Amino acid sequence: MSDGYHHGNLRQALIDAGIKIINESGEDGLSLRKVAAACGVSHAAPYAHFKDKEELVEAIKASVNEQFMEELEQAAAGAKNAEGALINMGRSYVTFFVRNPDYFRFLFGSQNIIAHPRPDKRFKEDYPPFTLLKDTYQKYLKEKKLKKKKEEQELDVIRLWSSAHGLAAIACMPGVETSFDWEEKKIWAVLLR
Amino acid sequence: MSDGYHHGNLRQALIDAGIKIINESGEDGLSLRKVAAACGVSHAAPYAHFKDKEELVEAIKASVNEQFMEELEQAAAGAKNAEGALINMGRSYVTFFVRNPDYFRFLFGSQNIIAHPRPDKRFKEDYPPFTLLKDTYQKYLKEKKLKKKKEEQELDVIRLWSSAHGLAAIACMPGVETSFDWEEKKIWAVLLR
DNA sequence: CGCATATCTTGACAATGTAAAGATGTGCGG
DNA sequence: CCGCACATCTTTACATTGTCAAGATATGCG
Repeated sequence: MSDGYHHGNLRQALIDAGIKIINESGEDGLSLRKVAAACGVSHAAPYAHFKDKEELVEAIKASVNEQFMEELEQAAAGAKNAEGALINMGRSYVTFFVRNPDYFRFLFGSQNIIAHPRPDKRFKEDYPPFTLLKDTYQKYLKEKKLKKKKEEQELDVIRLWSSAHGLAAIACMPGVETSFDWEEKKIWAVLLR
Repeated sequence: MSDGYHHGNLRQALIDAGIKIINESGEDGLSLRKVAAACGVSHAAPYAHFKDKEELVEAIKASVNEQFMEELEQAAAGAKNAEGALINMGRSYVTFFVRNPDYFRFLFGSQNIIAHPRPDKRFKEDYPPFTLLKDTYQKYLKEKKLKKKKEEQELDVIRLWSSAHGLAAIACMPGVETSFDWEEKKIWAVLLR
């Protein structure tokens, strides 16, 4: 059932091929026709599974986001307490994108930034990594027996997020890796304060 | 000399038209042919001034970067001391991109991030806003009579930059503006700690 | 078995980037 | 003033790409 006219699981194959192409030549190298060709299928075949090129791109983003989310969860799980989880997550946030800078631009570079769950939902309410951060932060507060106002809590979370995200952004910029290498200790030092 | 076959100053006109288009429809709406049409000129005319579409895009980026840099300089100049300059710059960094989110994606979203001075040069050595930040930070150290190791200084600068940049990135994400509005007080609170 | 449907192919079209060849104006040396 | 080199612009052409429509092919269900 997987040969000849019908592919078997073309949808996933297209997503995988898309990821491969992005890893090799960045998002610019990504075209519907190339993805189709990489799956040995005609140029219009993707339209049986995706309404748009955009819909394919969003599916690829979702896949990359899952991979990203897994690393974050693993980082959080590998800590002894909530504070350690926060630190680990921050480090993972940066190292994940340092390892594949194209992913950073792919996920955060275009218009509709994160379409993982639903594009119509707000980023801060619906983006799983952000939810994980908020939950971990809450555990951290309990752990340290800290009482803070809602507003202050939100600022804290934004602070954590933006420092990790900003650091990842800088680390992903071309021509940065040589003059400042992002080994773990330095990342840790920047994030921690 | 400005009518008929020769345009007068087509190069600048193309850049301006490009900026206008980006403001209206984002970078996706930007095509060489549209830019040319907006200047009332044939679709191949730009090739007399730019080798590539990319070269035009880089010129547009340079122009936007100049605008950005001006605002940062103004923000720094409007402070009484270096510490105030740092705070003002951080606030301006965010508000500039909050005012035009398309610029953020345009400047930092694509592959060759910042080609303002020369793409072959390193970001941290050659990007004017970064230089301004480093200088202001040095003044701040003198002002406060602080002595720090080179390494620690570099970390501080990265910290300042990445927190502002990360905050701008989050603020520019679609669907964020409603649930958390980036009025000056909040930006200030996030950046300052 | 036969049919509705999902899946895929083929062919076409418009938009785009780009190159080549030629037209047109500008300015400079004579 | 003339003519010529050069910059600028147009026209034409072509490859790539996203998208659509029409048709072919397989799959599963009654």
